[in-house]
Amino acid sequence: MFNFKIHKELPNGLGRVGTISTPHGDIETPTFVVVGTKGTVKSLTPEQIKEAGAQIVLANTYHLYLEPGDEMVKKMGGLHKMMNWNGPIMTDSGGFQTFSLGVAYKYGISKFIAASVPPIEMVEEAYDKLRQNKKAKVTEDGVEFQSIIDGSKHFLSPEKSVEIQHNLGADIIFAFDECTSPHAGYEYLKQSMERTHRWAKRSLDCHSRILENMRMAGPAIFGIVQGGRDESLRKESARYISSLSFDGFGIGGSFEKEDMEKAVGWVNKILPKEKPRHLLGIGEPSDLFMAVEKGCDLFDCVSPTRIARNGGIYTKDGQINVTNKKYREDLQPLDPGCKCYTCQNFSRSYITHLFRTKEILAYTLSSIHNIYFITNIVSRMRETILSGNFENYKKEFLGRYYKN
RNA sequence: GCGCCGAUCGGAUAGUGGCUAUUCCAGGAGACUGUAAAUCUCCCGCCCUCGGGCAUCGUUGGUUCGAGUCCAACUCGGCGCA
Repeated sequence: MFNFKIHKELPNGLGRVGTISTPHGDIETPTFVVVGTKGTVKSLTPEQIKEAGAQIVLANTYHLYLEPGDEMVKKMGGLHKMMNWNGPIMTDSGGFQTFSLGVAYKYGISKFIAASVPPIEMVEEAYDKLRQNKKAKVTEDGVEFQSIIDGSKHFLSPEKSVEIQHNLGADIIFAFDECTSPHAGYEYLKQSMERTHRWAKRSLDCHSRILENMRMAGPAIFGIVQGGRDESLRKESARYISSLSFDGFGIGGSFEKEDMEKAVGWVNKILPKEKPRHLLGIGEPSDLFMAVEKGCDLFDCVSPTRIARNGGIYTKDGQINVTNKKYREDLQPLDPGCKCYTCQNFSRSYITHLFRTKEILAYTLSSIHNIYFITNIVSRMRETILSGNFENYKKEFLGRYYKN
């Protein structure tokens, strides 16, 4: 049922165009996966998501386990039925919350860091201190979570995560991993990566056991490569995770902003060509060209939708903030020339008014535009890889987008 | 006309003798990468070489080492009585 077919490759040997087949339809790759953490892409109906160009949605194990609960999702007929989204769905394992509710919690640490910031060796004592007042604590067996909703205690292991994901009913699920902080030093990265490898095996074994007891086809499972900013660890992780019989791969963890390209390259040269690769949590326009060129087939990111809800709008001439004063009397669409629903029908002036008056429609219209913008870039990449014009398109787009 | 009450930054507020005048909204800008996110941060009297400097609680005077805070008069507003 799950299948990946490559149609054409970039001359550099890494980038490619393909089709992933899932029980809920085909995914033409490369493609951008829109994020719907709690079983909804915030402010959008499934029809709007589809019309904006998204082929597939990513939901989250941790959030849906807490509310409404995976059993409840199952009772509602699974994610697809619950959300009324008939296309493919993938679920993240909760591995990102290991980081966002762990060391990152309260410090607003993102998965990117400037290359100039040196890694901090995690001395046991320092690390223990960093773990205080956190909502996620990592142990060998799994992760102790304190609910972000009501403070209740929960334990997520690789097995538990996979079971929850089977209950949720996505087409593609992820192995449970630890997303490491960009501040982590070699020693911690190594320990964490090795544990993530053990978790990958446990996730896969659990997944296989569940599949054996099922009559019908189950979801595909992707293993996640970690290793952080370290070349040797990234390569080691790519080799190990490739050695397991996953259906595809995720590339996770944190990166040096300036050098993400290198890290993705190290990994994708090792991952088996014939299986799909998902770059987790990446989605700014420049990142997308890099990811596709370096051989990623899928990538998800909260950026287009979160930024949209805060007034950030992608345009061919770079990102603007539509709530800025200068747009109050601007009668142009968000991005002149854009073919999305929002740009076909509304002005910057109206949308800045919607934001200023905190009208819900502001979030919807902005999200529609940003998703359209991103999915459109990626489908153009697909077209230009097929026609042999990828390099030209990349130069043209990035030249204009980052002109200022 | 008499009496009572009130006047604090664009709006609303806190502040009854002490050092830097509070908070919310509005306004200006920034951040956001597997969603703790319709969130968060900064600025919001004037000047600045970004260290700071100078103002300021209706007005004027007074008491006091020290006043947004106490006193008096005045101005404006609200309420009541004529």
